[in-house]
Amino acid sequence: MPELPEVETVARGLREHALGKCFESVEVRHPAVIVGPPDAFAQSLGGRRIEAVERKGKVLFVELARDGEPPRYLVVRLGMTGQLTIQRREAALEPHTHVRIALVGGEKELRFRDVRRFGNLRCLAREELDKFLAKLGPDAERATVDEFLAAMRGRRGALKSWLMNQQALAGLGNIYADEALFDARLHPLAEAGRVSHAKALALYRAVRKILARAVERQGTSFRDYLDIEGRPGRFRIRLKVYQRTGEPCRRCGSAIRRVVITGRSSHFCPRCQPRPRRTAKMRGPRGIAGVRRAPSR
DNA sequence: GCAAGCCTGACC
DNA sequence: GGTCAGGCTTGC
Repeated sequence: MPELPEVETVARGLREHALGKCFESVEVRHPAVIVGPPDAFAQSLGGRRIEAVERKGKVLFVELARDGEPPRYLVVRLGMTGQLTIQRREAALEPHTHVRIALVGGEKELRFRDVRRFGNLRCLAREELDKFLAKLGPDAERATVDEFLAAMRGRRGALKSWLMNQQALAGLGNIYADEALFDARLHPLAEAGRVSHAKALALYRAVRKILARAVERQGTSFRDYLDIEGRPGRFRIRLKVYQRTGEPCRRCGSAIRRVVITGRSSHFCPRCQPRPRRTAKMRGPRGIAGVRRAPSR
């Protein structure tokens, strides 16, 4: 499950290994992973040089130049099992390798592999890219306190759902959302727009801290992670709550609990993250966010 | 059957 | 407008 730190790690690897290189030919082996016409995708990438590699939230984008033409952008979303690697062209083709892009003047190629196919690739002009990125909230790693607090203001759902909503704040997935809430000692069901200023601040700091640490560790928190050279990560991130249901809290020893919020499992420590007096659950006739009432009737 | 991220459509 | 259920996909 690549989240911001994993995408950042891939971006850095790509920068290190492919900046300045040119794309030669593009082979789309599974058209479904391309957003838009695959032919146009392949044609607009061929012969372009990698000028820059950037990221916003979990979205990776590569600026591509071709003489006398405006730049175009290869936009990559890894989804949940997506992998972007640079390998020798003759290296054995792993199953679920959907796109191969040969690099000029070498025996290497860029490969996109994705078992679940939740990820995708697209090629956009600058203005299309800007529109695409504008749909995302501020990047979770770069957001200022003010941006963060502003994004939280007035939000009615559970804190957990808010953290995972890419339009509110871009970059967090289930793992780091749970970890940040634990660090800030906030209950996942607390209502986003109603937490105190002090707690919102604590959450901001927790998000920044968790992400910085994970980036430092090269984001190797997820199962399907491979670095740009196709090697599994060398580090493990020590998770405090994620998928530790029933195990003792590393801070207080209480058993970690699991609850489903908006269809996503949330892990938290019932002692360290006490449920606030007013929770999002109390709103509305139907309750909220995955806290389903027993079927009526 | 579950997990994930993200899109669509429904709802208020 | 925001919020949420459902569906997609496939290996465990």
